[in-house]
Amino acid sequence: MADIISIPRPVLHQQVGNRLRQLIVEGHIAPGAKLNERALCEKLKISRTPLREAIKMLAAEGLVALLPNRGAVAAQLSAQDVEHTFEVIAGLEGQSGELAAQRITEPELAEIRALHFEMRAAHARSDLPTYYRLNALIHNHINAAARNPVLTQTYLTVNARLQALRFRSNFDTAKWKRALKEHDKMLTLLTARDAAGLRAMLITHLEHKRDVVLELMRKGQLGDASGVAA
Amino acid sequence: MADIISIPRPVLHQQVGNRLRQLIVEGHIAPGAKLNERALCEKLKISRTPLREAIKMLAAEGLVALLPNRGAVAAQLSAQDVEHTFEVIAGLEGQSGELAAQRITEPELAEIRALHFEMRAAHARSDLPTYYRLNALIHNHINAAARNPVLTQTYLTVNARLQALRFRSNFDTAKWKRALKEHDKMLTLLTARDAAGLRAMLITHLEHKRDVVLELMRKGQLGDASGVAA
DNA sequence: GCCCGAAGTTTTGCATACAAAATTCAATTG
DNA sequence: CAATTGAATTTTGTATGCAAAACTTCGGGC
Repeated sequence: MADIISIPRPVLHQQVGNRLRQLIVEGHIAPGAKLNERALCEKLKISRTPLREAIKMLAAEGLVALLPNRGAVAAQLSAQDVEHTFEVIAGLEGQSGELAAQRITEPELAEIRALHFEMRAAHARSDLPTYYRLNALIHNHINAAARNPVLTQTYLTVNARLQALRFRSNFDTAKWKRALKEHDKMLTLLTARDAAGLRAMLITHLEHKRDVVLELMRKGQLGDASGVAA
Repeated sequence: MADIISIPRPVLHQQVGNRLRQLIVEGHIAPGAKLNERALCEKLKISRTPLREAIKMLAAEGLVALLPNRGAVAAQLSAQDVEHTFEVIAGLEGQSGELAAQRITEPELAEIRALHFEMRAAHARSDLPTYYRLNALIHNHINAAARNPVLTQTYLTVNARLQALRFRSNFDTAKWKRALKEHDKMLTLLTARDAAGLRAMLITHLEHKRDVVLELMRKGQLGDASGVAA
């Protein structure tokens, strides 16, 4: 009988998939950029077989687009794609919040509260990278509190497409403050276990985030410096 | 310049992926069944490379599970998995309905109404396969009316996992009637463009469907004869 | 000068070959 | 007879080879 407990070193195509996903999400492979198999093979020191298998996985996740007989490119979202994707994410996060308000435990809530104040600190210092990181962590913690792995997985997959959108420019100050206020409200609603309220707040929050992203897209401010606010 | 208009014959790994997806969703490959590469290669008359690429895509879709160094098996959902998946589907369909009520056109609504009465006819004849087919078509049409390709894609991917659950047994008559009544109500709400109402109705509908599926699972009535009601 | 086209190169898609891990199965031992 | 172990077999994972499609480059014709 095989040892179920054993910790199998992840196979190559998995490792390659994770690495490629990271490269795309972090913007080291720009949206629309071609994935040249030979070049990536040399870079990752592997043969084409596991690379191609990894690319197929990312294609199923919507992170890369396959062009028949012409290889693969990192997905590039049009303004409409961004609107559609945010619409879905808003639904998923709204549901997360609704369920989290019903299912969250006190320790989980305490951790989110702690992260919230860390995030406020980062904001006070205008430390954008830390702010982004904590922001994403808070959203992920809310999602986790919903206690639905399928929801979490779906959320992460769809959200990864948006994370590939990264910005050179800083936040508009007024909008940053608005996002902070929304997070304050979210914490209040979560503490009060107000499921419907948190759902509505998260959807509004995501709509505002969408508007920020679309505005930056229009201005051509897309880049690869730091994360997109959540 | 390459002809963008050209209709490229789908490449092999795509065809194989579609075929495999069909085999799993239609139950010809049972949940939990091992995907033997050699056997599938012979069956599909291809080499292992495109087969393995297709399997990796289905894994990313959640239709198969990869066991490191031990190949792949068709996904098998536990009762909890089914609950989690229905919870997500309910959210996605609820959102579909909400958006569809806001965005549907008269011709689209007319087509759904037509399908609805065809489905009632199938019910009157106790023609279960036709009923299932029309039921799924109606849900897909509502989804399409939401005019969000990302939502549609997400819905189809998650829903495929549930479609692999197929039942030998017929419906409980009372529950079948209840589902019909719910569909009547859905049509009324859609006609009235009652977004919130349709959302709530779809979620209830999905909860009932979930209960039916869970009950059949408990009874061990899972099989491969016909579709699961939507 | 610009467009078109053909030869050469590159890149992708698929098949096959080889290596490593897992499974099978039979012989052996307690 | 059950359990175990280890060799044989099967199966998976990775690398490489080959053919077809796409891209590039360069030359000729209008």
